[in-house]
Amino acid sequence: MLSQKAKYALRALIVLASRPDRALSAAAVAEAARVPTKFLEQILGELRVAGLVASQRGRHGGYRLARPAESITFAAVIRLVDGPIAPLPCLSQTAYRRCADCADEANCAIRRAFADVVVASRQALDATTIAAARDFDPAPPLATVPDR
Amino acid sequence: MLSQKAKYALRALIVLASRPDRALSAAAVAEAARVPTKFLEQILGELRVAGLVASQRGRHGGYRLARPAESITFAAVIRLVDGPIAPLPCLSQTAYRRCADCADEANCAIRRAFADVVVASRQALDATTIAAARDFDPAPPLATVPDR
DNA sequence: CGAATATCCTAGCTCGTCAATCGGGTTTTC
DNA sequence: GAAAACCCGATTGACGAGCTAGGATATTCG
Repeated sequence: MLSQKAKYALRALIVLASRPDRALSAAAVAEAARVPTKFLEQILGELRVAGLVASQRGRHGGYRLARPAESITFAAVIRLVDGPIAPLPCLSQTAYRRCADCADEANCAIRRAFADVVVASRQALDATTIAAARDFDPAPPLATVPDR
Repeated sequence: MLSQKAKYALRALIVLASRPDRALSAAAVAEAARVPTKFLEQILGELRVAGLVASQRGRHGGYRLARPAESITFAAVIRLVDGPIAPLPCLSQTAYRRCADCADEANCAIRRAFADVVVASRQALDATTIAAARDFDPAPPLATVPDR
């Protein structure tokens, strides 16, 4: 299951990608992306540390994408927020761990079945960018936020 | 993430599939599949209710597959134990639910990206059966259980 | 300057789920 | 009638998910 938090992160990034020209406050993003404001603040903090968004403090501050929307993949966002994409630790590219109770990894039928799953998942999530998502689902134009 | 319980269920079924001729006690399966015995009892109970295994009570009782191992897919087992395979409720075949906070399902970019993921996952897990898994990973021959 | 508006940071809270374990009850066989 | 097995409900402890609270800090504007 994709976590709620990951959905929020993706939606927030899509909102930011729809207004690359200016910084949006957490409150504005929260409204447009339908995310609890305080929770979103936390999430944007993580995205900032990871280098996906840049922030400007103080009055008229806010967040904007730190990189082109074309370069931010769903896979990257989900890994950041939810951790590895693989359904088994022994199939993770970015955080491989042996399954604790696995007798023989090479001959594990479960691992084998999920190897196909994870390849397809990664393929789909690497191929989808925030830019593509923004273009597919044009978010409402932030009518409530004055242009100052 | 595939739950521990689902792994246990799959391993247990593979063990049972390797001895279709006789009933195996929960304790014997537990040892061969490396699953805590009492926990396995619970799992086997669920598999029985679902019609995947049959049980025989009393002395010399035990469990055996209720259907040919070729007809039991990973997808069926995982759905039974972990619930829907889809990473979003709005993409589940067997338990569709609208995402609570989804504004417009048809135009949801997240849903769109995961549609590909779920199709591939289902395809892989429907294609893998307990029989195939048993043949791929020949479990140890239950040396510790006397043949009576 | 100082008030307003923002981000930043840490802590904590409430649920629900996961992964078991416990303690018995019931059935069947020898 | 005792042993070996399944059957069943309750409980437990750890953990993470999904928030909320409360302030500290930075920036801008009048």
